[in-house]
Amino acid sequence: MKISRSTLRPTSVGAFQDAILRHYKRHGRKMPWRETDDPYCILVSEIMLQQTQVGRVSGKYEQFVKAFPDFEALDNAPLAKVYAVWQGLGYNRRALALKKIARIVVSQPSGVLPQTHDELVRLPGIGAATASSIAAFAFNNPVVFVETNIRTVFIHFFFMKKKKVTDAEILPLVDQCLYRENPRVWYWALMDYGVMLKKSGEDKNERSAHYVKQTKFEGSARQVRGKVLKLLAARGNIAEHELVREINDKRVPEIVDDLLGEGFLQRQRGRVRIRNV
DNA sequence: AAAGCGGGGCG
DNA sequence: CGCCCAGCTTT
Repeated sequence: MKISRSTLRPTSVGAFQDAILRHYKRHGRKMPWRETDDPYCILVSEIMLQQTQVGRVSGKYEQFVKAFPDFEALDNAPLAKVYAVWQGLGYNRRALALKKIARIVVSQPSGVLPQTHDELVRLPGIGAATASSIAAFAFNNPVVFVETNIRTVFIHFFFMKKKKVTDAEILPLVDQCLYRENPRVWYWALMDYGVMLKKSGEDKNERSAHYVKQTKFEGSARQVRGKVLKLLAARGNIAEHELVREINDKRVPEIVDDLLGEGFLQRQRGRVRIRNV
């Protein structure tokens, strides 16, 4: 089914929604965070899913919510323990962000996660896509947003040959097509359809104006950062010169400084460790 | 607008 | 091997 863009007649919207929802009924994926409506669990899943494939998140998610079942538990946990569970997921500042959010939530009188996009997007590590995802999946709000899978679906259906499609062009269509009876299911369905399109090779996101190829990881500073944190998670605390010797990379001192400044690490009598509290 | 940030899994 | 992933933050 193909639909011409710009002028979406109601019949076209209906047909589009039917196609997406029909696919979801037959091929919708099951995920642990789709079985709950606990905002904390949804938050954890959404942070983990940033730039990270579903298949790699499932196990970590289960471990994480078991080890830290709610905001209070996460707030009370040492960062080293949180990072130990996080290890291997990547983008480690997300673990820091979750800790910060836990502190903010338990410090508030309500003690619960805010429900609206505008409040959520002010929290650390939560941008437009994650705020909307939480609003949709935890609170079933009819928010309008784009992420990589949604982008794939709309480019596929509404921008057939066009190149450099911007999100600003996509968003009005997302709004018009939103299945308002059940935003939660609608966005699950859209994402699953996008994954299917990519797997079938029919469409990738190369026609998005926001498409960028990633830089090489091997040999990068990011890789060294990962090694530093991994070593510290395994060994507790290490003298800085020892760290330099073991990792054997010129950039280690500079990277340790960065990690200290970002709040990952702390110094302790000439040694460094993952930060307490 | 562009660059930095992880690391595993897939073809 | 290269490429991608339910993006965010800082410059």
